[in-house]
Amino acid sequence: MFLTEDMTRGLARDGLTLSRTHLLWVLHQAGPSTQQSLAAALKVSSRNVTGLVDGLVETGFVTREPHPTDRRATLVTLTDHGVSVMARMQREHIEFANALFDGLPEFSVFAAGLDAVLDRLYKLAAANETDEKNEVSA
Amino acid sequence: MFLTEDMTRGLARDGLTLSRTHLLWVLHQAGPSTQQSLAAALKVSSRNVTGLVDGLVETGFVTREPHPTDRRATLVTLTDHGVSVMARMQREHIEFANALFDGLPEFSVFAAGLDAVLDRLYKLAAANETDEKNEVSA
DNA sequence: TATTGTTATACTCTATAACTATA
DNA sequence: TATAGTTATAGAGTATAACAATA
Repeated sequence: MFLTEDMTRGLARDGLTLSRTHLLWVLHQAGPSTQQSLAAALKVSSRNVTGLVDGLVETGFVTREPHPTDRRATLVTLTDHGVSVMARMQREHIEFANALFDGLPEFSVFAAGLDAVLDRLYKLAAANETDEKNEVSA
Repeated sequence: MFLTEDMTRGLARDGLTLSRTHLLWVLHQAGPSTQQSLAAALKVSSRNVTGLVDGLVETGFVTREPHPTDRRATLVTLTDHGVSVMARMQREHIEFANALFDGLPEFSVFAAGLDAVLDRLYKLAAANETDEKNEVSA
């Protein structure tokens, strides 16, 4: 759709999609969660969460653990891999997100504006990643 | 995904989705276009454009017209309805898009930032639409 | 040969509704 | 009865690959 292009390219590096990343993000903030609470947080149907979690289990980002007191529920939990990817993602984006809104260009239209914001966001993200790589290799 | 919720709600009023609106937007800017050029502008596959145009033809926003000189190609063209919806969309958003970036809050993280920007964008859009309705009924 | 758009196929994200197991 | 998560079904958006018509 509109703006996923650069975004998806970045996430694909980790084998992630936008929706799955959003779920991981919520999980990273909230800790182990039931699918119901994820559905509420993401504002999607519980059926949808089933599918997202299926995908994330397959790709090793989360596991389904039994809920300690409610045998109907499962606790979706980040794996070590999931934790480390989310930690890196947070680290990478915490800096440039603020820079994004310095000296913003003027926007005149809806769609163009949206694209421009996200363009900027992901160009900064890319620049940020490049910097980090340089630091590592330095 | 991430941020389509409020957006989709607004567009659904017109029987549109995000992707179809993006195509209409490009068409509104560029005038009648081949599907190839739309695919390039939207950065999606031509197969995808076929599907988007199919949907927009069904719902009366565009027509497929023969290309005057190349019989392989079609010219996707806005209907009167398509023109009027895009004109209104441009009118409604031209004002608030600038307001969006006055006094922006600080963003600390990637996902939260994205959500917050778009939250703000669509709240302003909603407020804008309410204002217009008030003007009409006044 | 190359290009335009289609059909064939497949995957992700999304939804509602019916169902199972549990509370 | 109500809730958590599943299966069943459906539709939109996306992709690649094979193909037909035309350039």
